[in-house]
Amino acid sequence: MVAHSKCNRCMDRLCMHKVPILSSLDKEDLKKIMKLIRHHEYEKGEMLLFDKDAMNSVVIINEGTAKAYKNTPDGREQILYIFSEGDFFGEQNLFSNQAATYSVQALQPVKTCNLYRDQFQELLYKYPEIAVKIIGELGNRMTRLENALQSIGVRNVDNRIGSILLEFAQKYGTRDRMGTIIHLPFSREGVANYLGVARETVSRKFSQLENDGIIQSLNNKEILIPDMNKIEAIAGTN
Amino acid sequence: MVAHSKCNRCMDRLCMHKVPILSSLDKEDLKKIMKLIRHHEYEKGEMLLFDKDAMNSVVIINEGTAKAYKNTPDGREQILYIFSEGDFFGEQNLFSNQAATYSVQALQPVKTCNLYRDQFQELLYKYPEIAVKIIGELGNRMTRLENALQSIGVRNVDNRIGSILLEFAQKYGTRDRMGTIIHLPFSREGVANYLGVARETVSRKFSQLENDGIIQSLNNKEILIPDMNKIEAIAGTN
DNA sequence: CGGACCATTGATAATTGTCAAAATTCGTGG
DNA sequence: CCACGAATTTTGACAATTATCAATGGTCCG
Repeated sequence: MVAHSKCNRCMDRLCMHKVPILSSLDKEDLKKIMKLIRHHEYEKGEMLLFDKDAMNSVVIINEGTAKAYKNTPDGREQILYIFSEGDFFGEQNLFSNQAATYSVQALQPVKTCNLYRDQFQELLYKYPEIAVKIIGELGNRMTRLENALQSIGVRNVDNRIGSILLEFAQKYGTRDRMGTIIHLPFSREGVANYLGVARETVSRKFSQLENDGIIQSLNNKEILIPDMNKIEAIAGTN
Repeated sequence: MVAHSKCNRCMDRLCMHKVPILSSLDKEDLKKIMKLIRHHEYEKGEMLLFDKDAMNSVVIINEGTAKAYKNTPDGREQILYIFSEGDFFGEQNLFSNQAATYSVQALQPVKTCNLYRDQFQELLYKYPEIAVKIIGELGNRMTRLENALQSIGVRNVDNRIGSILLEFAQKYGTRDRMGTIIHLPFSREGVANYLGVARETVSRKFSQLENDGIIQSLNNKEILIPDMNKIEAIAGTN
């Protein structure tokens, strides 16, 4: 295998073509930028970022998933995002020297592409399209946060459980003739920390849903949903 | 008063100089853009935007405050943002045709400056600095949302009350030799909808804090805080 | 001064958190 | 491929917190 062909393979398999925000670059520039990118790999459970640490790069997830979370005053962790292929973080620190506002930990083996802040900034000034795409992506993420805030503000936990099942079905669900199978990105404790409730409460709610025949627990990380309409009914009008 | 001088006065008093995202424009361009801007006024209680409505402009708040909120399945409203002078909304819809994701209602008399989507887009391509500023501003707003999500995920309502008091002290507080006076942007019901708890719970918690000598209610919308450190202690480690 | 609106307080019910024990699942190594 | 131990999850009982409903008390404004 020649070095050059390996390099092309890189370009296809690494960040470039996976990351929407870079997809407007032409081949020439892609090559230039490729040289600036540093790669990192993390094992499951490893930390990609600690809350309050200084940051100097924008990190793009190339493979795997990671959770972003904050530690709450009462000692839990509140999960904010689940990053997967093509997502990025560190952009908040692009134009200020503020420290990280959350921690990021790998949920699976993760590969990242990192770009130093200064270099990324240059990119933005050179390609307004990239900035425009980032604005669009940040908009999506904000909408997600706004929904989460609405959802977590709902006092009825049943609604919240319904919402999270809908969300996960969209992101991690596969269709089957039995129904929809959700591959949960994390354990029950993760679900609890995403919802902002106690682990045991999640267990109880899931058990109840299983008794009612609305979901079926295949194993700790897979759930079968025969009829998605019933979940929507539980989630309420969203 | 001559028309021309009035116009200059406009430039000073209207959006241009109040809005950080436009402040990088030179005078020439400011003038051009001024012609594109349409102004609106709203009375207290009037709606600036309805959730799920189509949008075609970016709206910049020039005077007054407004709340952005979503209706929850259980019939409450969850407040997401309090917009004041210099804040903007509608940017999510800049590059997609998605409908509004929240409602916006005036808390006081409000004046806005509106820019049509297409025209705003052109601005972004012409001035990458504006896009960069918007990214920065969106980053700030996301950080605020992330904090809110963390805060509301905390099961201990006392912590949450503490957090909101800290936040409001920063945004709406004035120093006094008696301590800090917070001018609440809205009623108890508003506070409750911001926190995601029942109105009565807010009353009870405030009463309790007053009994403990930590706050002093001057009237329905003003609170005196003699010692901010005690509030920080209640909010917990943030 | 009066009326409408908003805030407070009380009593009770419902929900969820907490702690502890039992059951299940998962991964590893034989 | 099975078995074992560790980790995670489920379940139960109880305590704590908050929502709800209803009535009272205040405040603001014309």
